[in-house]
Amino acid sequence: MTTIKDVAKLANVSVGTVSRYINGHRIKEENRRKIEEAIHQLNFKSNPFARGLRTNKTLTVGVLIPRITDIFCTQVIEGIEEVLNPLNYSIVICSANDSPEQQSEKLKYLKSKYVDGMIVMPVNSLELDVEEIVDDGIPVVLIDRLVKNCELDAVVCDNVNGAYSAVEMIINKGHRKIGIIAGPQDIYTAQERLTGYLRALTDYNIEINEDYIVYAEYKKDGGIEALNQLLSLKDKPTAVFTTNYPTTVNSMKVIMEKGLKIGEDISLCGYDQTDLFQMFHPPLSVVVQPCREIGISAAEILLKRMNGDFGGHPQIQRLKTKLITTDSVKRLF
Amino acid sequence: MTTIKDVAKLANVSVGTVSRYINGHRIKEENRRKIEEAIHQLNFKSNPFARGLRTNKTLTVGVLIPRITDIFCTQVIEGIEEVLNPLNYSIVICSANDSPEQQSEKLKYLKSKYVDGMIVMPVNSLELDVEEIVDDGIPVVLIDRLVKNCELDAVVCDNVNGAYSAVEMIINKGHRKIGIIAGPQDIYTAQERLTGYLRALTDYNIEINEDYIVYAEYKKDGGIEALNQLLSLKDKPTAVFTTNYPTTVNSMKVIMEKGLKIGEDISLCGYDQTDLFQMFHPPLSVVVQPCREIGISAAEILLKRMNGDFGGHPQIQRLKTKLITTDSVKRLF
DNA sequence: ATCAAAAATTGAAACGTTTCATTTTCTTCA
DNA sequence: TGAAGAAAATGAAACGTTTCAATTTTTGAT
Repeated sequence: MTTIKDVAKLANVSVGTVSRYINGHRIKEENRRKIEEAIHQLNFKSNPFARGLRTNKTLTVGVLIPRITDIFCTQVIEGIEEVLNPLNYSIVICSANDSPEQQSEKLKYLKSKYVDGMIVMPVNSLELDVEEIVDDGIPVVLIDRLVKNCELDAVVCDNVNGAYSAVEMIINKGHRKIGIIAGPQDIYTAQERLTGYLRALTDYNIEINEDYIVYAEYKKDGGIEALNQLLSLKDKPTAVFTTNYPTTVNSMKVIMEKGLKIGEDISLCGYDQTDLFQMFHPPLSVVVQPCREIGISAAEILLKRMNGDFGGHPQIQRLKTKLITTDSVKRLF
Repeated sequence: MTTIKDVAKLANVSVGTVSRYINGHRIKEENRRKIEEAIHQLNFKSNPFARGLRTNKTLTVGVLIPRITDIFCTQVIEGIEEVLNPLNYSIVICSANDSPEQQSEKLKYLKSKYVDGMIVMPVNSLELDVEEIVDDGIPVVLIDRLVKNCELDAVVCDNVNGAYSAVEMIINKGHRKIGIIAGPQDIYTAQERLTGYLRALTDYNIEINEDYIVYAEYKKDGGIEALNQLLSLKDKPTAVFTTNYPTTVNSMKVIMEKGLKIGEDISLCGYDQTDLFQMFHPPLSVVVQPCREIGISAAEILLKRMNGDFGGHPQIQRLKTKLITTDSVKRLF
C-alpha cells in the first residue's frame, strides 16, 4: 500500500505539498510534475478512510426509495447516477420495501454510514424523521413526494396537471361517467392526482359522483378490489383513470380476467409507462412522468447543497408530465 | 461528536476496553454495564473512518450489474439485500449500462472505494478484468454469467435445461419447425440456452435447420431484426423461442405490429418473467429464473469468503429454472 | 494464606490523510 | 542590489479507531 509519504519522498517534497496537489491547490509547476510522476510510478491511490477521518466527507450519497424493483425508482436512479458518477460520488441505494418502519431504519442506517447527502422518495407523506439528519447538516432532497411539515428541497411532478390532462382527454372523448382509482390520501402524489381529477370534472361542469371515487394502496397488489368495486356499481363508469403503476397493471389484469375489452367494454387510462403498455391492443393511454429528469434535477440540487450553497432553500421543482393518448379510451361519438 | 474516549472517561475504563467491548471481545461484566450505560447516555456512534483506517474494512459490498432498470437485476438485488442488510453491510450498486468499458471503469471505481467484496453480473463472457481486484484479496462472486478464464465463485441458472425444457414443451405440442432467437455467443447464458435448444432437437430427432437459428443482441432493442428474419423465411417456423427479456418483448411487439396473433398465427415462448406477460391473451409461455434466490446464494457465498473461508473455491452453484406453459404455444394436433 | 497461571485492562503507537502556523523561496519595485 | 510582500513549501499535530506489549487483577490449587 503506497501512501502519500512514499509519493512525497520519491518526488522530494513534503507530504503537505502532495496533499495540496491532490486537493487541487496551486503548487509550483516543477513540483506538480515530480508529484504526478511519482504518483504514476507508485500507482498511488489516496486512502478514503484517512481522508474521511479528517474531512468527515465520504463522497457518498444515500438514495432511499420505496422499492428497488419499481421501474419508476430505477429510472430515477439512472438520472441520479448520470449526474453524480462523473463526479466520483458513490451511490448507496436502500429500499424501504414499502414500509415506513424500514424507511426509518434505513434513514438511520444511511446516517451511520456518513453519507454526504441523501435523496429520498418517501413511502408516504405523513412522516419522515429526517430532523436528526438535517440538524446534523446533511442535505436531503425529496423526490416525487412531499411530506407534511418537512421544509426540504424537492423535485416532484406536476401531478395535478398530469391527472387533469388525462381526465380532460377522457372528457373530450365524450365520457361523463369517469371513475378514478385514487391512492392513499396520506401520499402526496395521490392527493394531487385526485385533485387534478376533481378539478377537471369541475371545470367541465360534470357533477362529482362519490361512487366513482375509490381508493387503493399504491403497492404491489393495489387496485384489484377497487376496480371490482367500480365495475359492480349499478351505474358503472364508462372510463376509469388509474393513478399509479400497480393499480394500472392490476386493473388491466382484472378487466382481462373478466373477459372485457379495454377501449370497447370499458375505457382505461393509466399512470406511468412501460414498453409493454404500448404493445397491448389497443395500446394503453397513460400519463408519463419524466423519471430520469427527476433524478437529474434532484442530484443537481443535492450537489449544490453539498457544496454549501443553501440559496433559495427549500427549493421545490415541479416537472411536467406527458400524456399518451390511445384508443384504450373510446371515443363515444 | 462523541468518541470512544468520551465513553471511556464516563465509564471510567480505558479506550482499549471500550474498543474491545465494541468488537465483541470478552470483558468484565461490571465494565460492560458501565460502558453500555455510557454509550447510551452519550449516544455514541463509532466512526467508520477511523475504524476503516485501522482495519481496512468498510462493511460495504459492491454490486455491479449491466443495467439498473433491468427487472432481473433488481430482483437479484432484493435477494442480496435480504442477506446483507441485516448484517449491517452497505451495498453500493453500479450499473455498467451494458458497456464493457463502463464495466471496467466501475470495477476500478468500486475497488477505489475499498469495498470488502463484490458481486458482479458481467456484461459479457469474454473479459472481466478482475485480476487486480482478486490479487488484492477482495472476494468476487459472479452471478448469472460465467466468464472465460475466470476462476471465480459463481451463482448461475441452469440455462441448458431451462432452454431444453422450453423447447421440449414446444416439441411436445407438435411443433417441428422451431426458431430460436439466440443471444451473442460471447455471453455465457446465451451459449447455454442455444445448447439447450440444440440438445432438445437432437434428443427428439428433429433435424437442425440453420435458418431457424438467428442471433440478436441481449440489449434493450435486441431481437426486432432477428424475428423479422425468421418471419421472412419461405418455410417459416411455426414456433419461436426467444432467449431473454428484451428479445421476448421486442418479438411480441413485432408480431403484434404485423397483426399476427400469438398462439394462433405463430407460437412464442420467452425467457424471464413480468407480471404483464401473464396478462396478454393468451398469457405468454416463459422460462422463469429464480432471481431472488440467485441474489441470496451469491450473498451467502460472498459472506463466507469475506469471513476468510475459501473452502471449495471456486464454488459454482446452479439453480433450476421454472417453465410456465400457456396457450401462447399452440397445440398442433 | 500464598502463588502461579489465566484473564482482563491499560496506554501508547499506528493507520494515512488534512490543516495550519512557520519558514523558505520567489517576485517586484525602488 | 536589496527589501518588502506574496507565494509556496514545510513539518507536526490532529482526526478516532484498533492492536499489542506490558501491567494489573482475578482465579483456583495447594
